[in-house]
Amino acid sequence: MATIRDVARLADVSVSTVSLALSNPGRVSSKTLEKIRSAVAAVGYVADPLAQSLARGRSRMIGLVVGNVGNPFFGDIRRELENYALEHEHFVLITDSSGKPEREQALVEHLIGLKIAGLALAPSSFGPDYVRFVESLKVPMVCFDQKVAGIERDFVGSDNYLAGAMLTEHLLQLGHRRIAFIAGPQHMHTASERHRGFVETMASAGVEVNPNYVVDGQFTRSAGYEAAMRLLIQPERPTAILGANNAVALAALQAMQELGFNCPGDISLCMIDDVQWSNVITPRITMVVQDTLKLGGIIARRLLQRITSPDAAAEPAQDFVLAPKFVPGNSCRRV
Amino acid sequence: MATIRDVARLADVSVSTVSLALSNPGRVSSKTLEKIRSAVAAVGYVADPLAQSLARGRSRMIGLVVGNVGNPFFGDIRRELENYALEHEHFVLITDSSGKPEREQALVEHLIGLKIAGLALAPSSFGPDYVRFVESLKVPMVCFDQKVAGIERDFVGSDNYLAGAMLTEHLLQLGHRRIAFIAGPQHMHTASERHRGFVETMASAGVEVNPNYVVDGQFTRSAGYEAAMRLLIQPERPTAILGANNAVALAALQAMQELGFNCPGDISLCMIDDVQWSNVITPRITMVVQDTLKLGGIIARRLLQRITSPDAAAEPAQDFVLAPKFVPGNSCRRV
DNA sequence: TCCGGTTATCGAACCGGTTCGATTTTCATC
DNA sequence: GATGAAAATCGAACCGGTTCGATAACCGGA
Repeated sequence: MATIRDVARLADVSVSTVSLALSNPGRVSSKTLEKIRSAVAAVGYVADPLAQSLARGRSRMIGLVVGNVGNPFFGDIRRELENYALEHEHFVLITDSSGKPEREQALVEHLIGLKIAGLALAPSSFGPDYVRFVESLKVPMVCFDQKVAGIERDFVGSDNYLAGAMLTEHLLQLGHRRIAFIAGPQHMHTASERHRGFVETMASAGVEVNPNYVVDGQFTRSAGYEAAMRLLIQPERPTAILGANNAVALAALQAMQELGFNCPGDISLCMIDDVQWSNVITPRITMVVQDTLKLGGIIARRLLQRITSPDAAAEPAQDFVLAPKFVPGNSCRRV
Repeated sequence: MATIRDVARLADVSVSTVSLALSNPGRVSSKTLEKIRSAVAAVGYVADPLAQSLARGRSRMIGLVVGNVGNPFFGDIRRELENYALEHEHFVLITDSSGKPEREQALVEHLIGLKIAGLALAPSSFGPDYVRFVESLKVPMVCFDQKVAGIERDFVGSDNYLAGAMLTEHLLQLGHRRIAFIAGPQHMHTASERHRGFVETMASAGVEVNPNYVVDGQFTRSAGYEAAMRLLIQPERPTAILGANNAVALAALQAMQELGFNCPGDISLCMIDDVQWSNVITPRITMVVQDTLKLGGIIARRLLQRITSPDAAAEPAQDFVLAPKFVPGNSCRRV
């Protein structure tokens, strides 16, 4: 590996001039610039990013920390961020916390140690300790997906209240009254907002919510399955189930299939968030989806802004909330 | 941030002693070790990983390069690698090439620049240039999924011939003769092996393969859809379709649904590789799946071996090939 | 020709560690 | 108490860059 000293020797200038020429070609005479350029080419010099980061105190890497890279929701976001970062000569490091706050914290600290230029974080926790931790980070950052109260950072996400409300309204329009809701962990902002959307829409329609119809699915497949089972074995079954996320809704579909219920014949089903291959699932589930592409674009642009422009870096935190989109399927019938 | 000099000053020893004590506690008197330990605790010293990597010429990071992190196939592998690496104080950086060889190459070079300790690579290309590139890498590495001829590195993957053969045999046993095959890109080892498994099993059963029944699905959803359509509009339709991977098979299912064919009533379907939520897809697709957990475990152990043990590093490249597993569904009927 | 002000280049210190040969200390042995 | 080998510690060089104050070269104007 050729070093900057090799280049300096060959070009017959000092090391500092080479460094200057490479990072700021304008401040060097065209003659020496040429000498240096050809020397660089001759020895095939490429700056060592590690040494650069050490000296500069920051690298050109961007950390992306998510709870589950396999989730297609993160797929578009990752792609957008990667593409945009690449255009601006930055490089995305993906890390997966498996949804565990301790691991997330370790990963973030590791990334900070790597002197990343910026951080895109999908928070996996909440509470004062967690907030304190995130707030203590000095890196330019953008949070997304999960809005955490108390974290004063840019946030990009969807209107989850609206998501819950839209589907509830849809079911009401179809004549459903006995609507069940498989909820997520209430401490999560997305979960509580979706829940609120359901509850308030029901209330404003003057329909009472049967307490037995609201069960906790923890946003996971297994808990969702159990929750769905609890709904389905009730003597007075709901006529429709609204899953607060894709995992619990599909777990409910599985439970329905196993118990021999027809969807939508016996019970209607709808969900928030898409999954891969949803269009080969029978029935096609009616859902509300997030505009992940747009979310990713906003995250990318905002983060790069904060990284590259000192002005933007000084701006106060801002929320970017997108409206979700209704995608009709054939899993809900009129009653 | 406290540096090693702060620790040295407080403990009243030289910087080099601190460094030695921290990396090799045994070679320092217990008295000074104690002094240093308490000094470390007092100032909250944590070594800067960047400076360490620069000085040592290698970091404690492991690069994982895949074509699509969203693919659940990579999910287990990633998880296994991360867990195992963490146990050995290594840290996994995930990068996604989107299946593009140029990007993959850029990513790998970037990771090498970061002086990663090891590389787990799912090759996204083939051909002499590509082979030369991979062979030129001096990092401990393990390739997986796609076996590339000419690359002399450890390889971990599944027996794809067997995968194709098993499903073909299954369909033959059920009485099918007009079996169609939606193939992948033939330059990919996995694709050609699965294809070979199909062809040879048919041959040894004495069943002729109708050339119109072998179509190219490129392992992608869109190409698979088109390929399936070509199969389904033939006057003499196949009675069964074998998808060489999950994407083409599910695309075929979609095509069948859209044309009003019943599966398995009209046409049987089976596939290689699972997808998330396959058990809520109707019908449950009969498939052969890879033991991704085990694959991940082997990749992780082998890579860490090569990284940590000089003996293992010197060993010749080795192939680890696992048998896939048959998972019956209800998408294939007896004819 | 001399002067003041840019502009170009340089040297040295620094980022925060590691490494290794040299020096000092320790301790068992004679 | 002297001797020598082993153990402990140190100093300096190094990894490969950046940065900034200082010096040198250049230029137009008096």
